Amino acid sequence: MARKKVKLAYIINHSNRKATYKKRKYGLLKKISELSILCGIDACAIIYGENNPRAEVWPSTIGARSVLSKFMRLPELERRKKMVDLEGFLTQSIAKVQDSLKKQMEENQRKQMSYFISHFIHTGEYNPGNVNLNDLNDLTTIIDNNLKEIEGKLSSMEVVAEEETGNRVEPMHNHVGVQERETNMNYAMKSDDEHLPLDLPFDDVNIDTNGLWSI
Amino acid sequence: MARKKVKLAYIINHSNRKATYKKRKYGLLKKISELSILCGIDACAIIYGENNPRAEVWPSTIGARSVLSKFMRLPELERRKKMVDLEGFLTQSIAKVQDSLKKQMEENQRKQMSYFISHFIHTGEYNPGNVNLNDLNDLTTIIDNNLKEIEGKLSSMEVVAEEETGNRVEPMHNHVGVQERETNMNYAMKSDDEHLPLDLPFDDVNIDTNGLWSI
DNA sequence: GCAACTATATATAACCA
DNA sequence: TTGGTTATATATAGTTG
Repeated sequence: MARKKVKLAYIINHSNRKATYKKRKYGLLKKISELSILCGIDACAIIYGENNPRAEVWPSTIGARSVLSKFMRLPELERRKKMVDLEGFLTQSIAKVQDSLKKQMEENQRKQMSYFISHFIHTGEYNPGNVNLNDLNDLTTIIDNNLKEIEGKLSSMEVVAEEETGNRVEPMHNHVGVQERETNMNYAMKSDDEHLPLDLPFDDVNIDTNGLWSI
Repeated sequence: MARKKVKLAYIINHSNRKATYKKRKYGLLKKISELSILCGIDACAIIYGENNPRAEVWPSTIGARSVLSKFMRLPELERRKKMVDLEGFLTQSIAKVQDSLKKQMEENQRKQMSYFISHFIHTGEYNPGNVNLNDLNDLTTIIDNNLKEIEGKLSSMEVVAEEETGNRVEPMHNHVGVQERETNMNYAMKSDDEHLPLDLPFDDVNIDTNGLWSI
């Protein structure tokens, strides 16, 4: 702000709003980059401007996705009674962490898959009630990817139909239990300390949380 | 910066770095909130400080996840030749958009599931090769959720084992094709315009993209 | 380690070409 | 609209309890 202390409220005038947006977006990115560099922390920015349904991503889509993957996993960690040892999470090389996540994910997926298959085979119906759809929005991309892959594989693969199968699929009772333990295996206990939300609002900032947010 | 023009480089001294981090984090959040309010855009911040493996999230985990879900879907949209109509994407009520995403997701999942089931039934093996594991890191949370749900359902459900099943599951060839079309059905064509990465670096900022980033 | 306090560096609202 | 310029509001490095 300069020349006048602007009052913190939605700028009605379209031109002004756009101009301000542009200037401040630049300023914000600069600040973020400075913070990243000065303090050596990982950072990315995702900005949905007006009339721009596609977000602007910085420093790159790849970088942002890496960071966000880490975040998307957070709520679950919280739910698991904050058992993660952050020290390790941050200091281990990312590759290592991702590797272990990958392994765990494979395991989880295998088990989930087994259950669905079992359920499908036994009842003959696909039951989406088992899936929490609210948490699955971000799955869309992934599933689309998979469909692409599947499409590719199918075109180079003969699926031989068989009328029956002798395969027996076990229900998941103990698998789930085991999974529970394995999931936390690599982590040390960590005591609680609150961390969200940050202490807001600022001095004269009155935040309207109506609606979503981005950056 | 004040009292001295600080040189833009990692602050070696631990105390200084932490102090700077704290001050600047506050400043950054303030800036973000201002931008949100002044320009009416959705915004969230996710910050991984040093020694803090659990991100600080603003304005809330829920808000951030909503925003990020939108983002996580982006790369796919790009891949789909930028066919999204952003106007609609932003102006439609979030609920509406999420609803359609949800429907699409259900459909995708159903089809993917069908393929896996088919493959499993015919070959008797779970083939993780169909899944792109790099893109699936963010799945972990979701899968864990599902396992929780499954666990719950199982404890109140009797799975009756059957030795055989007459169910025939068709492979997915045309389903995939159909899905492809349906996915884009609700979107208008949109011409290209570049949007990432943003024009960086700033004047004297020399960004080291080695490693990941966050905020 | 932390808050408060400056002195300065930066960001940016209003203006204008 | 887009891009400078300038006057002012803010952010913050360094310093002090």
